[in-house]
Amino acid sequence: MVSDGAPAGGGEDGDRPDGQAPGERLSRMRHSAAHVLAEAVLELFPEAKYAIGPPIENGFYYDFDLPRPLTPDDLTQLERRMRRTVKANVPIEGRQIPKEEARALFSDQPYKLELIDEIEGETVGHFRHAEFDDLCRGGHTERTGDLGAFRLDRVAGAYWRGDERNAMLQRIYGLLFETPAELDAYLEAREEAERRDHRRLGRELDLFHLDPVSPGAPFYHPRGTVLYNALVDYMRELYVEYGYQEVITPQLFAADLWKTSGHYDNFSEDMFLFGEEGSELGIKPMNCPGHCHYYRTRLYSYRDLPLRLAEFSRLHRNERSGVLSGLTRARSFAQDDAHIYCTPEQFEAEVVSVFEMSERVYSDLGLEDWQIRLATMPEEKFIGEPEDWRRAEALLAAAVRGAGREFELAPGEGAFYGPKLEFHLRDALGRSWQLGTLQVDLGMPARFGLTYVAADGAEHEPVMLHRAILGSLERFLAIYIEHTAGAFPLWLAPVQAVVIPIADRHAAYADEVRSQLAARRLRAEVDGSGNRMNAKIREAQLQKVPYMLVVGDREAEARAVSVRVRGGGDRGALPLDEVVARLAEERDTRALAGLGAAAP
RNA sequence: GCCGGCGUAGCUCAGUGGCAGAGCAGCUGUUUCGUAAACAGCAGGCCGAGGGUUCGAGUCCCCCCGCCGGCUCCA
Repeated sequence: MVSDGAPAGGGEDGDRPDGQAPGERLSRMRHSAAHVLAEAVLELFPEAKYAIGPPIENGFYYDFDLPRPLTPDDLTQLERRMRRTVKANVPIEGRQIPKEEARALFSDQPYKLELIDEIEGETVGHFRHAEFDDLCRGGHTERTGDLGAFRLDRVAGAYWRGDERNAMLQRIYGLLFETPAELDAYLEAREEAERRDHRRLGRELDLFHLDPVSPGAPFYHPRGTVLYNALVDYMRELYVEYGYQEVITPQLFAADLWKTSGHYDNFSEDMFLFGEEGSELGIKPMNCPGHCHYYRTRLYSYRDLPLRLAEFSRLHRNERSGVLSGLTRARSFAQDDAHIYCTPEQFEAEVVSVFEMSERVYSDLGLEDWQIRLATMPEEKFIGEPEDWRRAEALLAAAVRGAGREFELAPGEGAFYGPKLEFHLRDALGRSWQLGTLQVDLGMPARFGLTYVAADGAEHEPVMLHRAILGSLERFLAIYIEHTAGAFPLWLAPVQAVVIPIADRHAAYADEVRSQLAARRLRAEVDGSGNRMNAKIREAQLQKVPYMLVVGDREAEARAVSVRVRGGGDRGALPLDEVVARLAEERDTRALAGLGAAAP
């Protein structure tokens, strides 16, 4: 239902059922619904311990410690009880009470007591409706009747306070919108997302599959490999333009290298390490240490910088089993990775150049809606000095502003080696994803002893940047497949045209059409099945092939093809030469839509 | 890793203790067709792996693996 027929990135009405920060009123409704849910749970399980229940995007949740796992039937019954409370429409009353009173009120509620102890000041918020009491800072509707349209959605495990050393609680998620129409729209959008799920389309379009023989590592099928390589080739073209040099460095390094880089101490949980002490090896989870090691193979003048090293090697990270998820979270992946070594004077220009290149890439791919986040020093695992972090963070912030853009702050979310900018893109379904990143490295140049000789004749340490624009190719493909619903622009489509002979006697001409296309490096196939034309067209449509070229008696006679555009219908017969030229042109300009048609 | 759910043909799914099924896809034959599914026939299974209960297990129990949704983490 979410059409990608509109020009990419445009035509949004800004009124999405998801993705937007909930308004104040909506937030109150969601928060109150959480209280009403907790009341229902306590009715059903008087011995339940309740923890916290905030409003969230699309709804609300509440965490409970319960005597048994919840079932779908429980949710139905809880929802029924909630609706009873809505119907009763009782007031929700809030006030401040002394901590002592609160401790008495929640004397058998350990999670609430823990929260009371941590709240500053002498009083805490207390909210009550009917017989239900909660510890709460407020933000509620006046009465329980004003909860809009809601539905209990699912149960999931969640650690108390998000810390895995704590008890695992049961979290009940609910959906809530102001009107039933908005709730329905959200549910419909979710169904559309399921239809577009990259794992499903990966199978349907024969792009890739994930296999238990290597969890988290994709098998790219021939068509998926074409897509993957088309993206890499595209980035390579830009590398020529933007002055990057591609390298290929080893997959496997001695533990010494990981100790030098800091990965051994800060990232080893996520690494595949093996071998005896003294001859221990690690498969690379990132390219940076290899690039730093390469840097040391010669001496650099300031005139040699910036040095921009790119690499598409496959990387491996030993992700915890529970977090793998299709291509968005894989153990084996590749990035459009590069490291830039420059002088402090060149820093800002390099950041701006990365911005320009990113804008170009996202725009070529039809992804126009993106934001920047600045992720700062983590609280625990980091290397270097805090003042260096602050300085680097300020430089990044200044560079963003210098490029005329805004950013959102993400405190404590930096990499262990430095602060980073993250590029977040919104897809056709309104969901936000992190793709690219630009990171300052505060540790590695010193750890590897990297230097260059400056104009003053002395050795200085270069500034090191990490950057990726697509991020991981795997994650990018997942997002892009879902964004386009598999209807890729011609330049990326694994099969760019299917030639459809109407009857067997047209096979020879069909093959000639295919050869003509192939001669211009256009990826075309002939549908030589015994199916009727209608079935061949249906098959090509389902495979999201951009062009269907129908050939029968008339076309063979006139050296023409009848063009059908994916999403655009029958365009009538055109001379073969002209069609070949127009398709090649559409590919070379990386057009997002073809032959004047709306995008698929 | 933790909590919950799920694993039956290539795909989507029926099958709640008694002979493993359907649709689509595949193969063969007939049809040679003008813009989203021609017709007929055939074949297709370690019911995720291992162990147990039972006269008998796809079905019940245990354990492992994988997947899905969360938590946590992250490209």
